[in-house]
Amino acid sequence: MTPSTEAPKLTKNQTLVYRALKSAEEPLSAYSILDQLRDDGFRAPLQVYRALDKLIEFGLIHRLESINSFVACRHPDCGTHEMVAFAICESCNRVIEITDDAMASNLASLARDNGFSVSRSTIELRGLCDACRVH
Amino acid sequence: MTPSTEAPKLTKNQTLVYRALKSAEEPLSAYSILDQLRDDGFRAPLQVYRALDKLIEFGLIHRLESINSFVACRHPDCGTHEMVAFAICESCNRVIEITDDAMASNLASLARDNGFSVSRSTIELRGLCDACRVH
DNA sequence: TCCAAAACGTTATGTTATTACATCCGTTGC
DNA sequence: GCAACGGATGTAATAACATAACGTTTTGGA
Repeated sequence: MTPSTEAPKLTKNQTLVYRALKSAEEPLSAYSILDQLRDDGFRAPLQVYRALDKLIEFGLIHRLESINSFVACRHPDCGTHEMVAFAICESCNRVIEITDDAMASNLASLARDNGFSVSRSTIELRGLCDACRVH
Repeated sequence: MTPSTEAPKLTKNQTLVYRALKSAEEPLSAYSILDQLRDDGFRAPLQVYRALDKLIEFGLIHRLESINSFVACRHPDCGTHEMVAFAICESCNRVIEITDDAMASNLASLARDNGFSVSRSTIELRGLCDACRVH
């Protein structure tokens, strides 16, 4: 589950999916990736989902549960953090990745106080990025 | 969007859906609610989804994005808090609702520092509740 | 070279959610 | 009372998201 520290060698399908996500401004759904990759020989959802699973395992992309979409990780040392929060702009759809170890440990100990030990977290904030808020 | 402070009068369908969620030990998916309510005359997903939408609007239930399911709110003063975190036990599936105003303002200001203003949040923690961790 | 594991292709199916449209029912104003 | 309106409902169809099952191909050691 923990992302490997080694840069893994990607297969052809993984490379295509990863490239699509990296060059996108916004999170993409699995099916929109599929559509983009028709010309590259993709024909079935499973081809996308299998690649996505591996890329997540490698720590190269994230899944955004609240919008059923995926983003390439922009955070250089993402794998070294316990928790990542995502701020998703409701106007431009761009995503900001936020890590903060203090916040992570606060949240974990808050959970502990409530009789719970956290192994994995989904933190997705909706609102407006500054660029969109001005307009 | 903000839950009303008045106790709204529920319609028949809303009452049935709410009752199903309140008496459940675990979060329920829309389709499992539908199955439970066949005998009460429910025949289509929309009957459930419409009731769920209203109940969420009233602040009586929550949607858990990471598992596409719904829970009745157990938190007496839920509507008075900005942010609610959910701890979902991966063993027994029970959910603990956690509110902490300090945490909420920390997270909001952390987002602010990253050029984002939060209007709505999804915080879902996975792990084990104490009862399950012992066993 | 040979084997095993991983990746791949394809079909079918399962699960979650919404669109569109017709009807019903309670409230308000006359 | 009753017409008009808005909210709630019933139903069918379909869109959107995700996985199961199965067989074949590729890849990377022993």
